[in-house]
Amino acid sequence: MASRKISRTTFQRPTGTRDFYPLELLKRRYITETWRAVSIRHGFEEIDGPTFEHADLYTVKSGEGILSELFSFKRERGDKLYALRPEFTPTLARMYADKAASLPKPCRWFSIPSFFRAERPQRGRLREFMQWNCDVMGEGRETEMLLDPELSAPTNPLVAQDIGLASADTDVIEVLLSSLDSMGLAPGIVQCRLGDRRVFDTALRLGGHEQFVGDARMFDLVDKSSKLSSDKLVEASTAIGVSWNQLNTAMRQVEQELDAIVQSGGVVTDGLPLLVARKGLRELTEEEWRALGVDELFRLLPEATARGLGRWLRGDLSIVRGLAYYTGTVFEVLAEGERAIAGGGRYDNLIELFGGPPTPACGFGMGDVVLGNLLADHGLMPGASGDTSELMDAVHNITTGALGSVSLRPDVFVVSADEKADGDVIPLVAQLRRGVESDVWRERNGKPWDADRYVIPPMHARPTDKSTRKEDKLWKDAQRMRAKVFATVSEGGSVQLKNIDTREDVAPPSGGEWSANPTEENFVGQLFGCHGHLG
RNA sequence: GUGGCUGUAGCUCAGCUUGGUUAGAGCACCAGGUUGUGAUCCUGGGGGUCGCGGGUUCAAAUCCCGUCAGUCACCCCA
Repeated sequence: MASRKISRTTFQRPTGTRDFYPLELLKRRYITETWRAVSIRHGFEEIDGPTFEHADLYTVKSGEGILSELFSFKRERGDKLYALRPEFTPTLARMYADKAASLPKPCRWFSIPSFFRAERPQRGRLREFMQWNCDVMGEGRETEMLLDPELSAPTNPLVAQDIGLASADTDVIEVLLSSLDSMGLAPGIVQCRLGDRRVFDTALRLGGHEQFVGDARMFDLVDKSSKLSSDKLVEASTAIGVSWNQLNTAMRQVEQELDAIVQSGGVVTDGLPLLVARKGLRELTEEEWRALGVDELFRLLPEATARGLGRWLRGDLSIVRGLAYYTGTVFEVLAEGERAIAGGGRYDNLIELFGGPPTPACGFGMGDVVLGNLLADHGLMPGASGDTSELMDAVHNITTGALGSVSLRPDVFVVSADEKADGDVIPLVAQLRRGVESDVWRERNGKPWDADRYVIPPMHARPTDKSTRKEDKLWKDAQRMRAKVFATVSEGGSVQLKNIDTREDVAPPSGGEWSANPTEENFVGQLFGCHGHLG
């Protein structure tokens, strides 16, 4: 018998990619299912697009230079150049622009696809990774409110905090921080640094660098500043002709004002006027006042604080983001020793750039690689010690709703009874989305995925985006969302609940009135799971 | 594209400086024994072209050159 040589070819996993065996996939799902559950509870709808696009879609925004960082390819005998998607924003903008006229405004979309970048892999950066994107596009009422001169009047820049309206920026930051909370990333581990390109421009003016306002090189310099040594920083600054000391001092001054807002729990009476007085900018027209760019940040911070997010937030004007397309609010989630975990901001011109109508928009992206590293380093990844049942239970608890509603239909739709209760809607919605953690779990120092974490699990709660007070229109809005329960909150915290399908009142199990106060027995959140027809 | 480190059993690694028996350990796996759980414990066993190619040498896992892969950092960062 002739000897036969078996030629065996071995194939290797491409550089920068990962194989997901059952255990690894489960860990990935712990992250992605948490993202999905949190997105749903905050009223975002999931979308997806093609894995590859025409390469033009990416070069139109960033120039031809980006091609070297794309995996691009052509069909056999074809001319068109395609590219695996390196990010979602162009696809999102394209999809939104295509259907803009028929889409509800605002439009809240999230996606959890994988992306591809032809870079050299290193810690926290691979060639294929997953990224969670959340975006709010085309705020309807919000835009009108901004145009209302009373809201940005110099005499009271904080008036918006009393209105209690949802703003797109706050919605986006809320869903972002809520995901960190879900995974146990407390403010001691991660921080959300908040900046604003227009406020940064203000700092430039205060620092005597007026000529650099809007200069992309400044964004680049400041974006890198935290990574460079002081010598190199001075060198880089001098290269474009600015004094780093002067600029830095101006930024810190503005930041102090921002910190004051956060630390005072959202009530600030004199922060901005003080700043203005100090710099002799008191004589401002309304137009100039708005150009300072502080009104948005000054509204956002108290709003976020009212939703229980203040402990993560910190104003930091050196957050400007490297990308050209941001126009206002910008933010990054940072942790010790890691590259940015998430980043995003407002991009009001981008939809238009992709052929849509002028559309205000705000969003962020969070990758699974850096997040996974961070969770593992802090003992916050289930199954890390090899305990597979822990991992299985964790994923099960998330996907079945034991750790919070994953109902695509809103569990509850919240409106105010009258003007006096307007300010109570958003905090209640935020509280319902956050849930109430149990004392046993807290005392035990339990893990984020433990089944007994919540006495009141987080719910899918939504406010209205409409400005109307007409009850029939609000009911229609609730029905359009396919919400289950209609909640009307009155001044003082009493709440009335109605089943939207039957229009019948829903009474608390132990009688009396529902309450917006999470410490009370009849807290609205109790309805979750205790009524079969609602769960 | 540039630089540092790493590559030895299925996994985690020791051995390399200073070349020299048959290349080792733990875990995992297989068999037998003990045993009132398929746990524990005891005994034995299988398993390695030392990433690949070339060079130096009587002799290379070890020294030299090349190459591939991984990883970290730089560049870049949507």
